[in-house]
Amino acid sequence: MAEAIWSVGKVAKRCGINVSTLHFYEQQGLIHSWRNAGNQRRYKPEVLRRISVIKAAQKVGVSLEEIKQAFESLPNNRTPTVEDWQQLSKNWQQMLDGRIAYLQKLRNNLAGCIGCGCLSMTSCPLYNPDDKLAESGSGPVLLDQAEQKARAQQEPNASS
Amino acid sequence: MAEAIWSVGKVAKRCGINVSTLHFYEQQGLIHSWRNAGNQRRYKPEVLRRISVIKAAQKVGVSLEEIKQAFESLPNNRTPTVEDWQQLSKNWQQMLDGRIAYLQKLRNNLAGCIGCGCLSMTSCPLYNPDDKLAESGSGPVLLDQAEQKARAQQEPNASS
DNA sequence: ATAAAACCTCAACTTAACTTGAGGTAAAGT
DNA sequence: ACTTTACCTCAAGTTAAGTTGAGGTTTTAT
Repeated sequence: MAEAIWSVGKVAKRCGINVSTLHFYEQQGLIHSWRNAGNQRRYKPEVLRRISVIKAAQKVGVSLEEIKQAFESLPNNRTPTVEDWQQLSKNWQQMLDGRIAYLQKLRNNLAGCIGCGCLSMTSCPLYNPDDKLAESGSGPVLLDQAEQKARAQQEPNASS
Repeated sequence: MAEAIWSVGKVAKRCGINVSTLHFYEQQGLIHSWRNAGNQRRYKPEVLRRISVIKAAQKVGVSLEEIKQAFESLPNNRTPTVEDWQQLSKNWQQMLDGRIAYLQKLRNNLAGCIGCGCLSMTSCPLYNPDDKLAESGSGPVLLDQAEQKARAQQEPNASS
């Protein structure tokens, strides 16, 4: 009943993307198809769901690589079940919650921070995002001890 | 009192970015410097604020181009005042509010949508993101009338 | 007075995510 | 039947945001 077969063109139009993008996604292993007698791509309706997820994810800054990894939790051999998608959904929600929290922190910091006149480089969370906002590694780094000492007397200076 | 002069190396280290990135940002008109007698870049402390803003913005997916435009509200000839930054802050907060709202909508849609078993392509907001989530133009497009009619009887099909 | 560390410019390379184009086949419309 | 539209492959081009490297100058440290 809910069975249907889609061609590239239809999928592309339905999803608002280019045919070439579908080729690309397939090449990247994000979607799958089989071929008809004339070597043209054919898709299960499932592909629409995948593409919807890809597009939604991209809008919030998730890379194709990450999306691909998320999709790897989906079964390859069979059409994903409701439970499969639910699991993926759960993981995504956690990620989204994290991003929402980050945005909210940033928003509030902007209020008190960009907008304020403070130039307190040691305490301002905008100047020291690692402490307050980000949880990702490899952020800003304080100057080394010698320089910190120099700065202690008077803000930093290129010459001694 | 709060006066200091920074070299590229110091700024880079303080901000956790490469010297080459500072060159790049300057080339893109995002930051400014003057040169000392030996042709080396020198910065006002203001640059730290700018870089902090750039990095924070990038984390939430704002492009350098957009950041540059935001910075254009800052004065070129004088060091930005508290009010200048406050204005920028206000604009950013609106943008952030928008993104937060979008993420929340997406989050909630995921709950009811990816995770549900529905394949209702006409009503599901994930399949039709334009209606429900996005406010940006040029999204997905429904198939044209002939095709809609065909789909009405039984889901779409590549062959008649 | 040197040696090492920091800087300079400019061109070319990198990665992600696509897009464009050439040259040719398949399917659909009339 | 035939013409238009949709597809196919494969290679090369594009944009954003940097990074890397070569070849040379300044500063800083000893």
